[in-house]
Amino acid sequence: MLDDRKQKILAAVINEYIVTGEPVGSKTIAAMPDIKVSPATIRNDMAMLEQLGYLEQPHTSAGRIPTYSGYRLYIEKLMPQKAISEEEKLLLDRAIDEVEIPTEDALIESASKALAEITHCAAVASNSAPQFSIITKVEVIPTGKRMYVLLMITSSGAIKNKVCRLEFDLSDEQLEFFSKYVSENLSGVSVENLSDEMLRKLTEAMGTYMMTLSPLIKGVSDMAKDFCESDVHLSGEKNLLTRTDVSANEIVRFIEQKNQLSQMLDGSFSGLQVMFGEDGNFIVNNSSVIMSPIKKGNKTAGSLGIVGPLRLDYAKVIPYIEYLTGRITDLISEDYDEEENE
Amino acid sequence: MLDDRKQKILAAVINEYIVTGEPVGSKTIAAMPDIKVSPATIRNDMAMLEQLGYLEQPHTSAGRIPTYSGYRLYIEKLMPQKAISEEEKLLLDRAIDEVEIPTEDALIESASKALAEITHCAAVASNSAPQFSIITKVEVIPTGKRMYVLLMITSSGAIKNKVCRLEFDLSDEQLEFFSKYVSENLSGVSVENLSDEMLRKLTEAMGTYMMTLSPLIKGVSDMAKDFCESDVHLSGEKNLLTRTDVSANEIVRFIEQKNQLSQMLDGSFSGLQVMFGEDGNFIVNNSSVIMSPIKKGNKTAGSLGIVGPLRLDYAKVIPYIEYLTGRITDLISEDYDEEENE
DNA sequence: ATTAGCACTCAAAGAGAAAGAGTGCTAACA
DNA sequence: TGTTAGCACTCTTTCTCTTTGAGTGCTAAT
Repeated sequence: MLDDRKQKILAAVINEYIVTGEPVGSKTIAAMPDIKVSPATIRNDMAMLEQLGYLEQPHTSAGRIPTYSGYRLYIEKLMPQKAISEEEKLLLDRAIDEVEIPTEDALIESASKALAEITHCAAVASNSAPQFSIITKVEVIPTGKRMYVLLMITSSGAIKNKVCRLEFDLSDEQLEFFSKYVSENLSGVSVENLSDEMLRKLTEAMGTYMMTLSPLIKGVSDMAKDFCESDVHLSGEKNLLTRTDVSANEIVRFIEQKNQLSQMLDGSFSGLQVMFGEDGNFIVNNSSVIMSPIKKGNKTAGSLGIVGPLRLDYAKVIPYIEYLTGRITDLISEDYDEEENE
Repeated sequence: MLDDRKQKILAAVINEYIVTGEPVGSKTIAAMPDIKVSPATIRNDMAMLEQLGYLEQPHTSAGRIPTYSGYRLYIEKLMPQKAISEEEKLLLDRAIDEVEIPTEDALIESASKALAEITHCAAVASNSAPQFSIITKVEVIPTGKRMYVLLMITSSGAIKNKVCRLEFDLSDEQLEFFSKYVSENLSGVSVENLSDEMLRKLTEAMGTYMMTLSPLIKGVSDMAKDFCESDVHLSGEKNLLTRTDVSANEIVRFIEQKNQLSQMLDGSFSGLQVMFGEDGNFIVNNSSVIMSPIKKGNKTAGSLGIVGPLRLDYAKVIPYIEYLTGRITDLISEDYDEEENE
């Protein structure tokens, strides 16, 4: 459909536009060393590319800029292969390797910081896998008059705590009863499966202690719910603010709605995905979101990516993301296999 | 020094400027109902006020805007008394009363959110009082192969946890030894006083377990240090971004350096304080920071305030801050007295 | 001491005019 | 038939020049 030369011209226009941010004219393209035709020819081709919807003109006497379809084609087929340089690789590797205790969360977080830094964009990290979070421990620790701290730890190494205030102080036996009962009944349960049903049973089982202990049970339930909320985490937002082509208000709106991203990601997506901020979705106008999944076994355990301007150096940035998600996937899959084999 | 009429005129100029953001001319002032003199007279007075450094002109043919000294005088003497309306009071009270477990941190946080909302500014909350944080509990909880969670709870109800990975699994007796030893020796110690000295003694006391347990001791030390870092917490930053008179870049710079605020606050300040973003300090240009201390007994336990534009409705906002810090001070002082009397 | 009157200043807004980049079309060329 | 040179045309950007209007400071009268 698009002959070789037209593809080359389209790629050249987008490459140039990504660098300069200015509409690209036929002369500029003709001046490139590997383009052997005259500006007039390029003008003809550009007119064609515009008709096909890959380019557009801001106004009659300006050069061309890419449309969304233009970017899409560019990303899928046309963009140059850019390898990650040694220094960059070092930087990314360090982010992964310096994590002291390589839990899933810690890895994703560290990687996302590095990603924000190296790309000068905002990085998105999301944990969308409560199905892997199995309760391994629930503890109650008295800390003062009628005050108790609940502690919940999951198989993926995540920890939450919650302060509860009860109506009465608990006796040692009440405390022990609760501890034992909760440990026995909740260990091994996925935080996702901690249904209201189970909690009701639990409450009933408390028997005469029920009234006294119910705030604790509510606390447990709250923590489990908290774990289930796949949290989207942004870092390097400031990088977005320094761009003149995206408005600060839009960014704030986006940050506030960032959790919507997890919905867009929850639908099982199996590879790297690029979304644009078109009217109609909630992504910042004039910007793009690139996300790539992190796998654990054969399920999606989270995702990592960036939010950047539309005119982003995709050819450079996409390899970073693929590299990082790849390494994290490998690391946590090892752990996973290990666990499976125990 | 400033006669009555000049004070009235200065106040009128600042009031007007706060509302409109435009330089204020003599005509505008003369049109006000309680000003009985002609524009020419006002012009004379304004020239005088300019000479005294309270007002300035952006350019010859413009009206006057307040200088920093102008604002200062306004805040200290001239601004009108604005009472908090019933609705506003309700809103602020709710923020305080809805806190389920009224720890210091929780109260300050909730109050700061309400403050950001009601003032449409960013709210600053800071906890600058490690001297009140006494370790009440340290727990070690095994969570997996060589993995342990440390838990530290302080008297002010704050909790931190830290994951540690050891070289070897601990035997039950090792675990118990550590737990007991740490509990006995650290309970009652202020996080501030947990010196390297004490930690060294602690390490030595571990005897043959030393090597194995030292990561745990390091963990304890880290958590205590963490508690000591008085953390400055911002909320409602987005409110700053919507103002056209402060630059996004400046705001980002400020947010990154927000911890410097705690230094400015640590110097015992005893009442509400207003700081301006002049060149030379790190506060955002064209903006002001208002902070008021929260007391516990007779020491400063934290502070609460806002970051807003220079042309801020001080008369409205300052009472909010005083009201909130007052209420929180009362609440935590009650607890404090209670504790003392036990 | 206050005020009316007036000349003066200066930013902001508007109106052309000129420059320049880029296009589309036509006609010539290989 | 695909490519190219040439040219008229379009439209933004930039600059200069002018006008407008708000506001001042000073002087002289009240």
